[in-house]
Amino acid sequence: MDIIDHIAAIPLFQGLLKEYHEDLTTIVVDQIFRRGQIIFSDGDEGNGFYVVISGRVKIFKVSPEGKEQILHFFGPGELFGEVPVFAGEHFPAHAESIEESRIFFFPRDAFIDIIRENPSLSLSMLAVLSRRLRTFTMLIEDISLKEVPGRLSAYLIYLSEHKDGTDDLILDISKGQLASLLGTIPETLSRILSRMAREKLICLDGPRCIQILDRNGLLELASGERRL
Amino acid sequence: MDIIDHIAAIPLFQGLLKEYHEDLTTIVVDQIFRRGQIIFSDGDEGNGFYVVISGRVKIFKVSPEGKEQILHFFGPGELFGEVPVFAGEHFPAHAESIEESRIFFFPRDAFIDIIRENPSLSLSMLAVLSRRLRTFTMLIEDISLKEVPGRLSAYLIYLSEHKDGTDDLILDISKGQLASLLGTIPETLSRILSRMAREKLICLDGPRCIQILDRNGLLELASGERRL
DNA sequence: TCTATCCTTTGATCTAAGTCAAGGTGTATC
DNA sequence: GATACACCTTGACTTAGATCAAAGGATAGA
Repeated sequence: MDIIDHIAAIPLFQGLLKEYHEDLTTIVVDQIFRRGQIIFSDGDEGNGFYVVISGRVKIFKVSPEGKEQILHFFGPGELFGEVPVFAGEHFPAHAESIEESRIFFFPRDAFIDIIRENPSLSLSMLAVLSRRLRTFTMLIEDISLKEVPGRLSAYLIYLSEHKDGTDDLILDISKGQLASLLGTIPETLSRILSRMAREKLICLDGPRCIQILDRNGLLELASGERRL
Repeated sequence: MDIIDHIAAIPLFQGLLKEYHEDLTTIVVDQIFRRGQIIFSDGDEGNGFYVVISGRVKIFKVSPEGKEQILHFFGPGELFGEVPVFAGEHFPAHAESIEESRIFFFPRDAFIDIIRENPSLSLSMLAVLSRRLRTFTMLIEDISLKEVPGRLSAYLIYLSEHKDGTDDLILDISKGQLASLLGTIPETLSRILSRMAREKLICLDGPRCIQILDRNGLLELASGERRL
């Protein structure tokens, strides 16, 4: 598969004329990152943005004591690292490839030129950023206003509705990473999972498998109507 | 002062030709909200965005138990409620006028038409959203990875650098609202303020006045090098 | 000035969740 | 199959911060 095909397959660039896809091939930087490799660090200067072609990337913050808060996971077709492109300054968080990943990098200036000529591209970009704001709003709400069981329930419901489409969930990340996404630590997550299993809300079958037994119960936990 | 002058003074619309300012006057809805009045609620359908002309607005989430997390305060010249314009769906949070405010509302469709013809406007909008993402990233980091004294210190430093420009700070919000912005409650904030005063980091002079005595100490608290 | 209301502070108590430490389980490697 | 290592779980303990309750202050309207 050619570079231009990958570019044409990126949702952000749908609706862009082929000639612009061709322009993009001339500016793109095609990179492979190994598992665990840092793509950029919090505070680095950013002069372009990234798109995941294959693999997976996590965006996160780290406290001085080493606690990690994951902000996003991004997979194929998703972009990241765009904040400094439009707002200037530095990356506001770290990006790490959590598996072997192919990443396209688009340098800022050439991209801005293309956006100037393509209102549809800027509207797509505005949509991407707006969705991200929505996600962040939910994350802040979760961390600040819900307890860990509520956040976990919300995540399980989300998984079953948007990913697996069934009540038998396969976690695509380790429990340690899930803890960090939920703003807690593995020990706490582990305890809450077993409490939820004891209460017959879920059933833990094997390492990364969770079965939802009582979807309503989870919804009540997530909304705060009920406590564990 | 005429509506068009207010529009020309909005930072987002700088760099836009006068004819577009005139177009905007034909679509704008000029509204006054009293102190405490709700502008929109979490979940409402949004078909336009708002700009503060005068007064002040808070954007916030509420938990089922009534605890509030403030996401932003916006003052003159700043826009809010733009997420549904580009991402569709509903407002992700509540907006309330915390003092008598004059607000301009710009309906979605007419605005999108103007953006299509004005790359500079879309770049400005992208910059606004990107800055907002950066703010959210910092808020998530604060709530998730710092303790309350660290968040408070960061806020005081921010105030002294971006608002007052001196070590004698005048809070422009009540302490209760500040607590909610920091993701805590008034009692906790009050205790921490007095502890910081006891440690000679700050001096509390009168209701909304705080004097910074030890800026370095605050910076250490904010970065987590030091604990209260 | 008096009174009602709101905001703030302080104290006593409780609890969710973090820390520390020790095992356990699974998977990959030699 | 045995060794290693990363991941996960469980237990005992600690703690930041929330909750509950009550009392000061400030502010504004009558």
